Amino acid sequence: MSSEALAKAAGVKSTQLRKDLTYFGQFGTRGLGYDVEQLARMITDTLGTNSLQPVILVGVGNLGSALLRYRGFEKEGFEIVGAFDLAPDPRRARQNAKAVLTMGDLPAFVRQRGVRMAILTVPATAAQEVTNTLVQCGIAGILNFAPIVLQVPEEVTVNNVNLAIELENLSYFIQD
Amino acid sequence: MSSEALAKAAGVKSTQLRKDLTYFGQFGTRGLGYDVEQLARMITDTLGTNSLQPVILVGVGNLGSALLRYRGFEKEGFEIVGAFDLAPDPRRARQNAKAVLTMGDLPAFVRQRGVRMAILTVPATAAQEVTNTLVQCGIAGILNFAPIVLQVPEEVTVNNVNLAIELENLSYFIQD
DNA sequence: ATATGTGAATAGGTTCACAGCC
DNA sequence: GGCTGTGAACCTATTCACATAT
Repeated sequence: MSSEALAKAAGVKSTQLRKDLTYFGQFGTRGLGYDVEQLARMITDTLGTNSLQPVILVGVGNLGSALLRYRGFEKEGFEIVGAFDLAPDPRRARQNAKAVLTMGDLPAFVRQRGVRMAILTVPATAAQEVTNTLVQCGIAGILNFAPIVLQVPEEVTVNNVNLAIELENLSYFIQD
Repeated sequence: MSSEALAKAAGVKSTQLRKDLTYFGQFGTRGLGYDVEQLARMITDTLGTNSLQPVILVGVGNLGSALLRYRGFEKEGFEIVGAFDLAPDPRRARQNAKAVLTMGDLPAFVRQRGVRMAILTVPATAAQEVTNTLVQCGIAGILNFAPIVLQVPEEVTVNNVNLAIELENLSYFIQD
């Protein structure tokens, strides 16, 4: 498949796609294009998603329990292996497939299973404190839904998702 | 409050914050800083979030019903005034505060209430078709959770949110 | 003294143009 | 002939340095 076709599917320009790919090596054949299967393999290798990755979710409130029920992570190679909350709501627990453990169980769980990624859906007021705990337990990547800037050591990566900001963004662009 | 303090809270450099603000005007006083209240007012004015904005949600599956239950939009000035699905699940409807209407009700609803923004949480296979409908009804901004590139006319703005990609992103950066 | 606003310098990212290879 | 890979050109965004205002 040509970079042109791939680019169209991804919504970018073909030159962009080619340049981006070459940062990791040469995967195409001139005059022909890219071998899709080989390309997919190299991408999962690069991203580190070739094996199923365990993830924990912290904060089983509205958004958290929503994400627990969301099955979109699995087909991309992520499994939410544990959910934690300060005070697990037994009604919520029944709705969710996974049991919701208390925060006290978190350190042992993370260390035992070698979990490296966490989805953080606690209230903003608790986010930094929980983050500190996560970092201490060896979590290296945090997908943060709390609307604050988390303070973490350099070796920990934070990815922020703020749904309200996404809407505000839209709101600005749709103004006549 | 100084740009320095604001910048720290936002997780950016102070010069960045100042330059960004001046794209919209001059709001600070030299030697003193910014009047927080006035600044907040000008930002909501600029974003168009000073009045409560109606939003619809289309696709009440796992993620969709999750977002319906999520209360984080409201305090930023957005209200999900309607939810739509091809085949509303009566069990889900009972869980949600809002009634879930069928897709057939969508056009009249949107036109009547002058809704301009939509949250799209339908399966990828249905996303483009639903988008076409939304555009026809006059929706000008779409917050798209489906993992595809939506084709829309120039005057319509699409903001993509892909939670799986966010995790993949993390996965890459946490590799030893 | 202190902090903004901003031109100039720098860095970063995207697109062009085309050489190189199938 | 067709399509990749890539230096060069271009464009955009960030940071610096400092004049300017309180």
